Amino acid sequence: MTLDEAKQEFIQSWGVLGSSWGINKTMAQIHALLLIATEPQSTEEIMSALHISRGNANMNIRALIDWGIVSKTFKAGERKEFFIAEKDIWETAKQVVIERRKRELEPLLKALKQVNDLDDNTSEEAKEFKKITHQISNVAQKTDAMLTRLVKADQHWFVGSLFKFMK
Amino acid sequence: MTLDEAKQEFIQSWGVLGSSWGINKTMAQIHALLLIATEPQSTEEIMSALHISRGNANMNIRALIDWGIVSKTFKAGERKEFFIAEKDIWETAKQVVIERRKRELEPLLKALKQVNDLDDNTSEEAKEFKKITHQISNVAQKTDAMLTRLVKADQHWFVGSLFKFMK
DNA sequence: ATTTATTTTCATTTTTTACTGAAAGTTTAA
DNA sequence: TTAAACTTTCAGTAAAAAATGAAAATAAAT
Repeated sequence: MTLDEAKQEFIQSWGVLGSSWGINKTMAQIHALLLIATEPQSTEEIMSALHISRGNANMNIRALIDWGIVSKTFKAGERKEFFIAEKDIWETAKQVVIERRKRELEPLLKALKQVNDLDDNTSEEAKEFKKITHQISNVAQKTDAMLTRLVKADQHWFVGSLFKFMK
Repeated sequence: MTLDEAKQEFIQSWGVLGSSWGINKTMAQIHALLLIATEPQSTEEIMSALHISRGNANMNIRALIDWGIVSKTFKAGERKEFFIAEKDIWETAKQVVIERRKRELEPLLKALKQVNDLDDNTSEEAKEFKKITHQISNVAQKTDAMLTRLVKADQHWFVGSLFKFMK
């Protein structure tokens, strides 16, 4: 396998993985491209590498910046923007965890809280309902707490101690 | 808020959450419906509760069964199938972890392995590429190992010890 | 064996999501 | 201050995903 074939393969696989995580394919592919690029890439370069339009490139680059895993840079003498991905995968994973926690766990906890504010507290049905929603709240809160700590933790601590502990 | 409103709200929220995890809205809603149902539900009941067609109901019920978080039952004297969801949320979460690991992590590791089998081992570009893909393999393998243990672990051990440890 | 109840499949339609490209907006430099 | 270089927006279009409904398949009862 040549380097170019390998790069293509990697970009494709990253796109597929992204899709099953609610991240659109192009966004994941741009991320992959920037991960393996040796130089910061311009919008033009991204467009031609992935055969996508300017609008598409722009929107997805912005989204990656919003997620905090890609950033802008400039090159001396050049007027346009160039983009680079955070190359430390642990940092990237952490950032994704932070964002998803904010975007998903928080709204879920809010909805569960609202839903638990019931008039009916006596019927069998209401009891069953509260039992399940409480259980979910419980899991969600504990997951939330775990992620909060995980994200604050040092990467080496995580890979080292946690695994030793879990043996 | 009445019980019916709360149920509706819960089903909707679960649908939204599912969507951002690559699970289609209807599948998540059927799951929600079964989670809070006091009785096993028939296809008919699911169809009318969610205003969906027979085909749609059938396909998504099957998918939930495939994921191992919903199962079939029968009622005495009744000919048709009824469905129930696993009501222990930790069990459900575990099952989802098992399935996603199988469906996503395994293909990713396979793709990464393939991609690392490169002709070029000398160029700067090839080095950069291998560096990133190795890093990703590393994270993926460690995540894989962690999930494997997590899934084998007892729920009480997990919520108890892990959190104490993480303080 | 035939009818009836029930489940599954799948070609078609609908809905949702993603993408394009050109126009509008912005920034920089001469 | 205007023109060139570049970025952003967004209405329209294309592609992908999900849903429908009716027909085919299966299973159970008479």
